[in-house]
Amino acid sequence: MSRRPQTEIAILGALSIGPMTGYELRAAITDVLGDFWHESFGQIYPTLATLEESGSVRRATPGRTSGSRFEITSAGRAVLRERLAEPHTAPPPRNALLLRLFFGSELPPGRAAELLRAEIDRATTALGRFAAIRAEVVAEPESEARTFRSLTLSYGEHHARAHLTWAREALAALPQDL
Amino acid sequence: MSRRPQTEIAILGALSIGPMTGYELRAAITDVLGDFWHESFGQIYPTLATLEESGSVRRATPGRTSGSRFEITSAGRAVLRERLAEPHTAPPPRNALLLRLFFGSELPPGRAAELLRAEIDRATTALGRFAAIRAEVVAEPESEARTFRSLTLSYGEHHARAHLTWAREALAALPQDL
DNA sequence: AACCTCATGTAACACGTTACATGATTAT
DNA sequence: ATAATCATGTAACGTGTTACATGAGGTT
Repeated sequence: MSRRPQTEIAILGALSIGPMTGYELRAAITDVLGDFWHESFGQIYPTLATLEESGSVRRATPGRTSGSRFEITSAGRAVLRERLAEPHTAPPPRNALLLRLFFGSELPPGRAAELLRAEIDRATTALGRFAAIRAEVVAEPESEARTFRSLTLSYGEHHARAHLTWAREALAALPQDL
Repeated sequence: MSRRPQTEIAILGALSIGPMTGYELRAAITDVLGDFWHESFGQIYPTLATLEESGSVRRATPGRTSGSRFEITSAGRAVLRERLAEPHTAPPPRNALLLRLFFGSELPPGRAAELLRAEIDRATTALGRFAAIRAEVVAEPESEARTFRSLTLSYGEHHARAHLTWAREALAALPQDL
């Protein structure tokens, strides 16, 4: 066991597109991977330091300390490929929404319906965002990268639609007095 | 901020069904909530101690130290209702599968397809399990508890179906040489 | 001068897993 | 008796968040 932190994969992956500062890295991860991945500054900066020490990344503009972009080295690319090929283990499930709904009888009246309506909103918003991204992706020239980007987007679309359908059905199935 | 740990909700919720030892608690949570919740012994025992101290649970057979079942007190029921009504915050997303697929161009040939086939298996297995549970739920007499159990089961069914469809589509969309 | 955004970092904490140690009960 | 299972607990560690502190650079 004891796998290295996945943050390294996300950072090396992002830097494989182009050099970035820690700050830009976080923005890029939020923008591009935000629907299925997240990193905080508290993870990014220490991890960048580790990766620099191990030679996986280097400063593209070595002089400055503030605002210097990091670029991935060829050793770093090798590490990225290794780490991506490692088996992933899904963390044990902890779905706070379902936990609340399972014990829904203990919820104040109307609360379950409220939770479901919030989910409908969230899913609807997500579907709108996905539609915009889909339009972008369709316009891109065909490439391997586009294939994989489309594939992850498709994941979001399928799950968001399922979520929306579920929440609507569930809301309809709830008796009035709950 | 600084919400109390969700483990308390899961334990109080489980004990609201009936008294259990820590060991039985873990089995019950795994069996009944296992598709969307998880607790380890390392969480259960310390939390039980905390809950006992705060008067939310008490030992049903006070004499013994080993094998004594815990039961929820009326104070504990009040805590459960409060905690269930609290807003839940979804943890930031960290989907290791999608992270790998997004950077799929860096994966060894065939690895992406392998990942997708594994997902198809997982989703298929899950759907089988859900079908068995569905049969049980349908046979139960109508009750509030059944309504909510059905609702969480339905979540699993919708998402597993979506997952399966997605993985099949994605596999079909992958060029042969990836 | 004040302010915003870019930028970097650390310290404290929360949460959870895993591995280990230990003992009681029950079945063979 | 011995093995399996039931049962309880702790210690070490990993991973991640949040809040805070600090400062550079450019804009109004």
